[in-house]
Amino acid sequence: MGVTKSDLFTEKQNELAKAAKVFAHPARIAILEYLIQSTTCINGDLVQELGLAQATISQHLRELKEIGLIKGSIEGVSVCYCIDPTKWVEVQQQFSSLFAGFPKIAGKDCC
Amino acid sequence: MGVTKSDLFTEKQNELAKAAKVFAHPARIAILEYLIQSTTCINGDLVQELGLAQATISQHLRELKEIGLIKGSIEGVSVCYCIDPTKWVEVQQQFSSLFAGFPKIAGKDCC
DNA sequence: TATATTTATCGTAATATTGCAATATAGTAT
DNA sequence: ATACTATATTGCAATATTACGATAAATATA
Repeated sequence: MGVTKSDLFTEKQNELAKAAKVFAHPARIAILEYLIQSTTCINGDLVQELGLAQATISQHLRELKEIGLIKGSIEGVSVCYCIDPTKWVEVQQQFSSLFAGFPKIAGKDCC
Repeated sequence: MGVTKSDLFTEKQNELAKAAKVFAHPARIAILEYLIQSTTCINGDLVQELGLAQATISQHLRELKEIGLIKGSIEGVSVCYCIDPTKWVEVQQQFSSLFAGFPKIAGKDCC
């Protein structure tokens, strides 16, 4: 069938899964890391940085933009992309709330 | 083509993407949350908890097991699953290291 | 031994993702 | 207007993921 049964899960579960999906490709990780390390907002010379075709980069940027992790503004002929701090923190907290749920008590190994 | 060009990216980027992929499905989030909240290790009455078929649950469990986030030990006729604390913390740090990379300086909005 | 019970695996269908060439769109400059 | 540059979109092929029925494997119980 190939279609996720979203109605079986909570809103939070579906949202976290959707956020995780954006991180589930090394190109998008690389794009985010590039945006982090470059102080100025950066456009599609990601094509140079990563070895992917322009169309492919554009597609990854759209996925990042669709979930709201990055935003872009037209800067002359090119587009300036950057991380959206608000969404960034929001997603960060979604993840850390999941991770924090497991209390790593020493020797609590059950199997 | 549909195949990820892993060789274009760093080992760390590929690893984080692979970890994220495991979180990129609400059923696996739900399984992890169930394992977190249940103090005792739990087997496949996840079939009851989630509304998915037994074969589907088993498949999700395998993906979680393959990356090392959970481990299972045979307990009579059933299998006892639980979170692997070591891997859990490892993945947690992989994520938080990415998130921490972006310094949310007030008003640093560039676009 | 025969019979449940529990979990894993196989096979398959439906859908999603990845990647790119080709093309479209939009701004800039000549 | 024409040419150039940067980015987005479309269409398509290759591959991956999701889900489940059917079946296998392993253990317990009568």
